[in-house]
Amino acid sequence: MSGKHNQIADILIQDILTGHYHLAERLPSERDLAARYEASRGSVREAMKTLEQIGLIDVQPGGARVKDIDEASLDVISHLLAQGQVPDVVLIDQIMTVINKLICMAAEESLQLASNEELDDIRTLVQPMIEDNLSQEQHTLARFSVMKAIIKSSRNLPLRLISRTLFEQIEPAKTNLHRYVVIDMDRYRVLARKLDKSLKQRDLDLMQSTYNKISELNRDTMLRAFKAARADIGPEAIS
Amino acid sequence: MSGKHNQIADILIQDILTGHYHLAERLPSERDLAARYEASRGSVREAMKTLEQIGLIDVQPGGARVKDIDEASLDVISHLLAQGQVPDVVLIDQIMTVINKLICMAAEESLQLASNEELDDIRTLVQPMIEDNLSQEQHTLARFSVMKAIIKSSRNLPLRLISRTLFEQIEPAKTNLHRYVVIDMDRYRVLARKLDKSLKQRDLDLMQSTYNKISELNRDTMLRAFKAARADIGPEAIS
DNA sequence: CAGACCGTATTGGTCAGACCAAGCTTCGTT
DNA sequence: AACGAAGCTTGGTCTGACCAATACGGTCTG
Repeated sequence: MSGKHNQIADILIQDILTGHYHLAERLPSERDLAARYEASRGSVREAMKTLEQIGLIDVQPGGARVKDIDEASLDVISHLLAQGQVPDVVLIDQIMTVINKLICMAAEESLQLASNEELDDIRTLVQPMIEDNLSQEQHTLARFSVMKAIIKSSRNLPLRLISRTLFEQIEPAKTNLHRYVVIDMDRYRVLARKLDKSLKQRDLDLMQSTYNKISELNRDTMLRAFKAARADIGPEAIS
Repeated sequence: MSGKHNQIADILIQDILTGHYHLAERLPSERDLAARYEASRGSVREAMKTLEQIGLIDVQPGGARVKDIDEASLDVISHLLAQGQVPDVVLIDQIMTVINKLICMAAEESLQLASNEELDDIRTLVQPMIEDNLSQEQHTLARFSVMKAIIKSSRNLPLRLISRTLFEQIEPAKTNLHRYVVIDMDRYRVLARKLDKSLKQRDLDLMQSTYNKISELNRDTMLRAFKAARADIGPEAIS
């Protein structure tokens, strides 16, 4: 991310997340930070505004104080994942778990309300995973396209916003791990067929059970990628 | 919300949400806005930063442009609900639907992993709804306390963050509607007993089915409150 | 010695005016 | 009509200043 206030914000975010400043501690004054990072107070103020809206700090006349991470916005997650050389497996797993449930919610709604055209659009996205011989990259892209399409077909605005935000949070970590991922296309193919069938017949039970299985498979794939990454880079523990 | 930049931000947010500026349209320049609202450019810049992080606008050298609401952050919701005299029923309903699913997720995890103390803490919060004769206000407070406690007992950080944010979004609308709410304590009492039992016996199925029923009841209560509010204030259609 | 009180230094909030580089407009050229 | 260059507008950053709210240290009091 370019721009001076973005750089400053990134530094401060990482400092807070790594515990450099601890809970309820006062950050240095805007003037001090400006001097330290050779920036104007205005730029520092913009950075502070960013931290404030991510929910990491609370800024009042008198000083800015570090908040509990449980009071933060969803946007912290990408920064949490950006720590260390390898992203946090547990956190990514949690995100995928939530996304899976949200997909099931969206599916429940879409299979009842969506038009045939909408469902056909999703089926079109599923097809490549059944018929084509995709590269790993293409396959990953295809899987995410399907998930996003299902979410997007929902009329539930909060659901769409949450899901989109979550996808954005994993994006950087995903590309980081990409080279370690090994995909079992055949197992995915079987599930893709079921998914297609459930879309065609508007079979909710089949769709949800299929997506739970896909979710399991995704999880396996990810865990193996993490193991590979750890083995490659070195066994660092990320608390 | 006090503070000049907050006021400016609120005005601009409402202007965008009500369609005063439409998609991809350029907002007036920071200098123009500063003149219009009798503020310095710095204050306007801070307001713009807010809008940018809510995801309503995209600001680049050349101008700030309105983005699609589907690209916004979860925080738009409170502003969406703040439009008009009566909040949007559909939207609140969608939020409650999502929260319900998230609670079921959290429950699934907690009943397996949480300590007896944690579960007992939640049961303590449920008790008043069974035994005590609560006022409407107290009852509402109690219901939300239980929901928040279940969520908080989850080890899933994204889930906690999402839920907390959602609760924050409804908060203002909740207090607005408060005077129109009529609560059927007896029906809640029955469900509260089942909830307590499910917590005591770590019975996931019972807990989830109970919470689905509670969710239904919440929904009924809310819909009636809306009807009352509409009848009271007048039949305005909010698109 | 502990705790309440008060004044001063510090901090964020706002303002004004200035410069630069990246977009946007407009107009002239081909 | 299509294209390109000049000029203008816009956001990004900087400097330096003033105000009001807060924090902090010292003082006074019990």
